[in-house]
Amino acid sequence: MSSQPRSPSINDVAALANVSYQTVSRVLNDHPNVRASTRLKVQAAITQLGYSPNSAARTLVTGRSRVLGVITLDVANVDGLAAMYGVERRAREHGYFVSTVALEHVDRSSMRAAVDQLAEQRVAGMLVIVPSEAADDALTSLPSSVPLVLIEGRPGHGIANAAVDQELGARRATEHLLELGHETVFHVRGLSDWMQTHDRVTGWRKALEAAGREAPLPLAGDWTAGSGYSAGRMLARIPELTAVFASNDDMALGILLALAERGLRVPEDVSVVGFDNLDASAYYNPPLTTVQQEFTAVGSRAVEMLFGQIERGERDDEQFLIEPQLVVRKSTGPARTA
Amino acid sequence: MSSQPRSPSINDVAALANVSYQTVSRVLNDHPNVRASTRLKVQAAITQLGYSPNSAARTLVTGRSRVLGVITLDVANVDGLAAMYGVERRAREHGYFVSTVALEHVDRSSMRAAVDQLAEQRVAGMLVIVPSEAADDALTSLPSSVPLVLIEGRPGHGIANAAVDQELGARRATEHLLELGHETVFHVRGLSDWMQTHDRVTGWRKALEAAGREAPLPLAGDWTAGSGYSAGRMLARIPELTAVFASNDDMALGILLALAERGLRVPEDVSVVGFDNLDASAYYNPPLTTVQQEFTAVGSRAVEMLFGQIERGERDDEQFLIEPQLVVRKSTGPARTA
DNA sequence: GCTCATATTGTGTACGTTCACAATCTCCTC
DNA sequence: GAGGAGATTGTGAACGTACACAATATGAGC
Repeated sequence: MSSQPRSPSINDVAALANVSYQTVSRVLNDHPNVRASTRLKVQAAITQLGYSPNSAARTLVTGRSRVLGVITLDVANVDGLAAMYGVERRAREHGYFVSTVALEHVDRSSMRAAVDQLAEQRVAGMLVIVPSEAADDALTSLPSSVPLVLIEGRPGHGIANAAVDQELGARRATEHLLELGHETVFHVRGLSDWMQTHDRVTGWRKALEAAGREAPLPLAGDWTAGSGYSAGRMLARIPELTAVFASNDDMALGILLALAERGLRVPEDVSVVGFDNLDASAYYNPPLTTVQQEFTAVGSRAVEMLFGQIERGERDDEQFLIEPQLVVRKSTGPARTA
Repeated sequence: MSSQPRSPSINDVAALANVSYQTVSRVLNDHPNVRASTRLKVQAAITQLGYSPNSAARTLVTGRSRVLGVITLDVANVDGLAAMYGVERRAREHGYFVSTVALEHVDRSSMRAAVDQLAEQRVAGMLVIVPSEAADDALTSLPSSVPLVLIEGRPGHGIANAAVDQELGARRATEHLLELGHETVFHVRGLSDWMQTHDRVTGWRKALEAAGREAPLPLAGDWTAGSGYSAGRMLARIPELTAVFASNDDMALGILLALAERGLRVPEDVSVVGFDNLDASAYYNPPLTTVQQEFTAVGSRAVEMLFGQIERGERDDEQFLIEPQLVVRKSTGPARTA
């Protein structure tokens, strides 16, 4: 029965401390011109009452909320998750909260709905971790002028973007295999409308072309280990197969299994490279050579870029690209001599 | 220079539609007694102005925000992530948002800080996905009376809890191995202060005891594949080893690698069972027998429980336990005959 | 001690919404 | 067509805070 006895407001604190509510407000917002003794009195009252500021009231009057909106995909993709933690931590360091909307499908209307919902919350800025081209398209058609930064989005839309240089990563992976003496490198790509898929294919193709080799047709995967396994079974039938670059570690795992089942040894017969450097991939059999991405760093950086926009009060199109590193493990070795 | 021309309010809509602001409010909140024609007029005005309600103002006056707070760990643990998506989706179906706080360390003070921050936001309820005993302790000592549901927490604290029956899962995993004729089952456990670690050890031990076997000393892991690998190297030296139950799939992966390196075949020489049923574990070499947990379902259910509390206006201690399923794959087989 | 600049504190108002209640309209019944 | 019940609409508050400005206190300089 006992209904909540309304939590204390700035006025209650003021009354207890014998000052005006405005003075309390000043203490809360760290205004300089408050006598030290007054400040102490107020702080004591705050503690005694267990007062905590009402962010709704604050948002209402200032017009800005200390909340950042994040739009993401609800498929459990590592990239997004890791970036999200980076975002959350950095935002909290700035005293901001993170409100998440997880999309099931990426299309213009669901994207629009997500943006509207966040706008309704009067978020101070938005981060979009939806690495599909459709997402970027949908965003450019949005009139909203809230500060906005993409994470792993497509550059060149006039929208700020923080990302890992996927193309560079793929090129390094491919070059590593070529340097080991492999004649060519097969590729298993990810879902077709993802940025990463496109960029990694490009990097792989460019590395091959630079070495004067013709790129074979890439095999279509969908990021899952299962699709890697299917691709692996296909690849295992190709006699001249000596090297594969998979667009992520999960698919590489499936490939490893498929090759093992066909009696092909890694790396003696076939070399395999992945992408992501999952924690687990160091313990695949054999441990996987892969490309490391610092997603958490990308997330943190994106938040900083967003705060830049928030402070200046307008969007910009800053671009941030971080270099991925190749991590060499036991799944790659010299090409077998035919 | 052109500063944002303040977004339209309920008053602007009222003026345009030639009604009072209160009528607009009624349309927004689906009150029954509004003439259809009036409703249409108002909705037209809303569309024309691109009006969206100000949730801060709404929260201020009603005292409740349409936001759910989630406290989680920022280590990328699958359990938490999957549960989170379940939470987010279900919350959004109810028209609620999810605000996340990711903890770096779990102790009383960081827990308290997280709760305070969410309280400051006036969240309608909180979900805690921090499966460590320390978290539960910290929560019981909190005076706050906000609706609260734990996900994978420890029951019996008088706090509502939604979880997978870890003990049952571990028992099923162990029984499966015993039924295959293994004399005993070794265990690699997770981090020591996690609920799951404790419950899975208990389930494993009980299954062994029920079969009249003595439980060997469990090996200490930390959930990572790396720790599983270390444990696996240790286990590989034990001559009577024929079966291992790892407390999660990642550690099982490490064990598989360690065993393979020592020339032990799975399942011919040693059977291995994991826990979690990661997407990838079906493609380990060999595909892993493991325990499947429906985290997304747990998350959804937790949200429902939370809304129950929110509607009733007080906490309760409802407990929800979901049964995990054993998924048998190729990493387990009959005990080798000595 | 007086003057004035500056430091400190206080007062009025607005933010956009919902709630409680008051006012008006509509239409049925007799 | 009067009465009244119910439907529909409107009015006056209040939520808790920050901003603009007004008022007062303090202390330095003479």
